[in-house]
Amino acid sequence: MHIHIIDALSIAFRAYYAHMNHEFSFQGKPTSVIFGFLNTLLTYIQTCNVQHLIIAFDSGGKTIRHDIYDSYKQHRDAAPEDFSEQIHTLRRMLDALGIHSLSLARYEADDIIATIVHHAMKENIPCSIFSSDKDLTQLINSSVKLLRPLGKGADFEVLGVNEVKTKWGVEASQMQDYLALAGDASDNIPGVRGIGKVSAQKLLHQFASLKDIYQNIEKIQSNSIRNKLLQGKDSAWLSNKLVALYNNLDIPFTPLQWSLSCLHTSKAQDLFFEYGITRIFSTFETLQHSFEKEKKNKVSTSKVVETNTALHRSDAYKLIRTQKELDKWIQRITNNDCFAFDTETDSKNAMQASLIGFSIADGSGAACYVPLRGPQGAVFHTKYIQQSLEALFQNPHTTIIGHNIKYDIKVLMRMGIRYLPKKIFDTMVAAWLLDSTRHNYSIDSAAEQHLSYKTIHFHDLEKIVGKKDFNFSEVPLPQACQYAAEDADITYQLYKVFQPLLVKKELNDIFYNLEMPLTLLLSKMEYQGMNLQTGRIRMQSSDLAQYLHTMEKKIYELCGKEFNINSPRQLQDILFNERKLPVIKKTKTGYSTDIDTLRILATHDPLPEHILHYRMLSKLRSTYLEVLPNLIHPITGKIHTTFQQTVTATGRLSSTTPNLQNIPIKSLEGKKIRYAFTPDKDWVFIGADYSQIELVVLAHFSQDETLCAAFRSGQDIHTLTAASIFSQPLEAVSTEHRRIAKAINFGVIYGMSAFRLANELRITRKKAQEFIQAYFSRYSAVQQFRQEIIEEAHTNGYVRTIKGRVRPLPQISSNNHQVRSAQERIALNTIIQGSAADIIKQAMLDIDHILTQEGLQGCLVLQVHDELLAESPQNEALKCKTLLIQSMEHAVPLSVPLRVQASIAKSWGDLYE
DNA sequence: ACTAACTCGTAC
DNA sequence: GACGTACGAGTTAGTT
Repeated sequence: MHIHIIDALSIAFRAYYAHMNHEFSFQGKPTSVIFGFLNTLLTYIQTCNVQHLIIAFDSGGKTIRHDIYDSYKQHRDAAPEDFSEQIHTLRRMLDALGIHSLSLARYEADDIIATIVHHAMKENIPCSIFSSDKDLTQLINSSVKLLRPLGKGADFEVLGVNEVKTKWGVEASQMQDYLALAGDASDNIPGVRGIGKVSAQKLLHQFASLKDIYQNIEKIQSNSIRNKLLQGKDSAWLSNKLVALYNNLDIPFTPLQWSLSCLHTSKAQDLFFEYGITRIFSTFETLQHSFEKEKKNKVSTSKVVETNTALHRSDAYKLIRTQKELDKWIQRITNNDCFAFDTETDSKNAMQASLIGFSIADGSGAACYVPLRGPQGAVFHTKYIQQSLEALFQNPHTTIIGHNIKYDIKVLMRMGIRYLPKKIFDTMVAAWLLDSTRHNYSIDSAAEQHLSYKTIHFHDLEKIVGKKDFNFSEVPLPQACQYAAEDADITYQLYKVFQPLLVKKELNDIFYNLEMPLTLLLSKMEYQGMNLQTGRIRMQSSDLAQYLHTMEKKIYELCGKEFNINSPRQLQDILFNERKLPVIKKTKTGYSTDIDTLRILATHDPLPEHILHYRMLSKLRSTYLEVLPNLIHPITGKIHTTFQQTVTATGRLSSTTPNLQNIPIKSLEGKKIRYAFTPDKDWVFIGADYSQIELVVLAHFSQDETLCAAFRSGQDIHTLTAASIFSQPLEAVSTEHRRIAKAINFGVIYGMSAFRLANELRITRKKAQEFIQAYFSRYSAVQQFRQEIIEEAHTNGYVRTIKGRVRPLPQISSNNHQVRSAQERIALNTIIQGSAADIIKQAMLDIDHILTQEGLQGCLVLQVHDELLAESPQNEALKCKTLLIQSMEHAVPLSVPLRVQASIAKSWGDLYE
């Protein structure tokens, strides 16, 4: 690796002055700096074959050097306004491109550069600095070069150790003292009065440093120079201080992230076009493509190298082969207050996986792998492993660190391990909590992001085993140890990084008191599962298959030919070419045939109605009826969903295999599926759901009098909204008005636009705008709250929910109106949706806690955002129901009453009767 | 044969 | 030009 660091303002100023007398603007906005900088940047990247790039910016405003010397750089005029403006835009462009840049308040770009160089040298990574600033020469050494732009063209001058010596006659390491003596007019460094280049050079030839000079000042022969030095002593030391660079700034050193292979031009396109910078943009595009090609070509060769480098660490990872060795490790671990733990299994599905080995890391840098079986068969007796695992988890005060530890816990539960982790630290959840807007929280990507470390990927083991679908027990033990122990080791290291980060970002409370206990609870809920009456499902599916078949025939008959009804493309042809129906809206690739479109077309033609009906039933069959029976666990006979705790950006849970959070309820046919979900024999379901939790949260935050009063009255919220926006008494509200009010209430939660509301209600946009205005004039505090949130989002760059959960809004300051308003809507919605998620999560913990405390057998089985489903023996059901209501209503204190409705039934579907 | 993008529809 | 958050099925076009 070779890191290239660019001193942004040094390059930008050159561009500014170069084009000062030229007209350089687009639609009235000056662009000379942006254009010039990017142009230089591109040439630089291409001629120097730059792979890893970081751009350093001055923070602007007073710096730490002004504290030392108040006339520091005083002679320089303040940066002209059009310059600063362009720098701002430039930085946004770089961000959008995925080119990393850094700045730090009260420090200059030079200090950032010095810090990066400092880190890089520790890791033996060579650097090049691109800047015209002379101060930076002091950083030059055998692995650090300074590249200075020359003249008008794209030429650079490369300054290494030798070049500095010939040019200034001193060692690069002496440049700081050289400038302290000779001064630097361009930076207003005073130096020593009367000492210039020549004397400075002579002095530093004779003496090693400034300190050396003053300690041995009597050795200076020339009286005049000695006097000048004595007279200017203070000035010399001041200059020395001013020229000195700070190399210990608190900035991230993550060179892997600075790779240009992560360029993403698509995000930047709008911004570039906004400033008319099209030619440079297309050059970036070609650059991106070439990087992508290179990446692909590299994969096969580089992976081998990475694997090998990782294998060099083998001394730290211990393969455990005997009981004696394992006992020793357990002994040593049980005295720790925490350790990292990871399982190796034969399946991604925790409910089917069987344990093949496990690894432990205790933080000393050492880690071990305990194989239950390997290519040569069993290594340990299962009975002994069982005991060992129980010994590991016996102490309830030990924190078990894991990456996606819910998986490991479920495997342990299925093994019948009697002691399970009680205190946990899940590094995957921590990574998500710290930045919920990413999409990949795998241990591999976390290691790269937070530790700049490339792990052995599971995929890499294919080469070692020699086939694609292998069982982990087929991996030779030494390599299995490398892979497995590394995961535990990395997990521990991530813990070390995340622990202080959680404190710093004020996420400690939500992490330790909400998310971590929840991880344990979710393990239990998933393990518990739900019964599914497959007979009913299969019956419904086959009935539906038959019905769908007759519908198909009917549709073919109507169209005069057969086609694939499931293909939107083919349907488009029928509707818009053959039947000449009007196009309602377009998609990326053609004309839309979605539900709204078909409903409109149904007024012109009989076909769309049939398609609508067909689609609904076909959806039910393919997505639910044909899938659910296959997900029954062969041993438990139940459906075990997996809750994803680290997916949503708002803090909600999600659910997969199957997704039990989108089982139909609206249509009669769909609802039938819910009847097939049943509790165990002699047990019942208790369902409890919040009424309008999101609007309650909005009332709580906005303190809108009308809205709060509505919830205190306990009346139907949509009817009340209708009454206030249409200025009617409650009794006079028509169903039509209530429908409109309901749409507006939803709209508020999502940050509605008139356009969308008009679409939703099939009214003109003008009419929709009137409704919105009517709403906000009645609920003025809601509007004010929305405004406050947007301001908060702009100043912080993120928003927080009621429990302090963070949602970053990296694009909130975008100049692109669409991007910015999207972020503003997200800001509002996240506070509402995310706070609701916080509340129900807290309720779940409270419920689980009390159930255990009271010795009740009931347990939670499902969460659907604002609804909880519990299972209980019949005779405890009423107690359980009260418990659910109480805990849910009082999970988090709000200034507005939060109501819960609950019922008991023999199936999920029956709860809504 | 496998993948990724797209469209569509289900839930809250 | 899309009011928020998800998951997943099926089709189609592109790559191996």
